[in-house]
Amino acid sequence: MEETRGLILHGCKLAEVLEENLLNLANEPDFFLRSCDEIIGAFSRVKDRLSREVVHRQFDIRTQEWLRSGAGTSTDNRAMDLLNPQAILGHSSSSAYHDAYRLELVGHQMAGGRDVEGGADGWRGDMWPEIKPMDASNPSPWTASSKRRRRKDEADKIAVRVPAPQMGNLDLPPEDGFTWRKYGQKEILGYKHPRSYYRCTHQKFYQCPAKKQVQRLDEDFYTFEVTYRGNHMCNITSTAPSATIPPSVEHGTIPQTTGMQPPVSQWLSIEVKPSPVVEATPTIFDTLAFRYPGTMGGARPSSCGNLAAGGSGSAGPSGPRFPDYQPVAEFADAMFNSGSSSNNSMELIFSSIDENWDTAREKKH
DNA sequence: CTGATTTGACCTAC
DNA sequence: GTAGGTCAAATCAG
Repeated sequence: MEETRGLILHGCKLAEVLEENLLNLANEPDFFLRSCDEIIGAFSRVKDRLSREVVHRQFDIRTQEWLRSGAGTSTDNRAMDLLNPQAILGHSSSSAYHDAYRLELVGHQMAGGRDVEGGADGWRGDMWPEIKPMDASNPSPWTASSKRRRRKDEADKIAVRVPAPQMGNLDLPPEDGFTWRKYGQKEILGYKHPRSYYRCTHQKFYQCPAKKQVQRLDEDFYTFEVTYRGNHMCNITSTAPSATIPPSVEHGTIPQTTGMQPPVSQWLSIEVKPSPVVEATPTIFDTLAFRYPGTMGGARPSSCGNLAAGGSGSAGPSGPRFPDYQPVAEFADAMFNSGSSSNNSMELIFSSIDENWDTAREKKH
């Protein structure tokens, strides 16, 4: 928070300087342009930080409330799985998105009979995901107003509303920290806008079953309804992967870092155990920190999906598999400085890990 | 050249 | 039979 205050003061000072030199406006337009950029930049960063804090606090409160409510029974495993990480959306780096980590889980029928209720028509931007008992009279909230068809596998769906970009490519689906490949688009009866179908880019390589559908709302052109199906079995996100709540977030404060912070999606992707006690599940980063003390610099990003977070002996390519000689610092550096939305960097990271892993295995044999 | 997107055809649940 | 979901060939973009 001190840093945020500092940024605000810095922005104010820049504005003062600008004001003092206002008479020279005609003579030095470049100077004013640069000053305006700096001021905008400073306040944008302030806005980002404050947005993050609001989200972190709300998220923390909601999570704790949810756990306290006794929802943490075994039948709710999937509820929490579903909160992780797809429901907790990231966003593009555009500050328009920072306005709104506004989510709503609008309908999911849990195996245990619980539902994430939707107010398909009553969504407000300040709402936070709520988990409520399923209402049998309204089995599929997002289709509540019509007699739309309902498939068997709708039980595995979870829908989230996210703000659509308001400039640039308006058709671009909201970024959520994962990489998706579009495999279809279809006009849907009763909707003005077509529905786009995406699957995880790594579906083939990791047999990742995650899919999502993106539908622009009829009543609000600038809102997408994103429906997720299936959990990620891969370990790759477009940002850093995600899994656990950083300790500072767990205690209701913002993770304080110096310089640029990672995208919020990194921190908000959580894994909460269904038991009343919230226990941290070891991630690959915990493993690394244990094996290479000091190398992770205390940063604790999370891993993608719940499978990856289960660092204890998870099979397949997503488990912890860092050979002893792994240049962890390099890896971490690549991970945290890889930009917010390029999937290429992550591909590079993981392909490099794969290569090293293979090399290490060959050496052992 | 490779990987992503588009789009008509096909499959499947209802 | 209808509509939602997926496939896959053609096309596009980097």
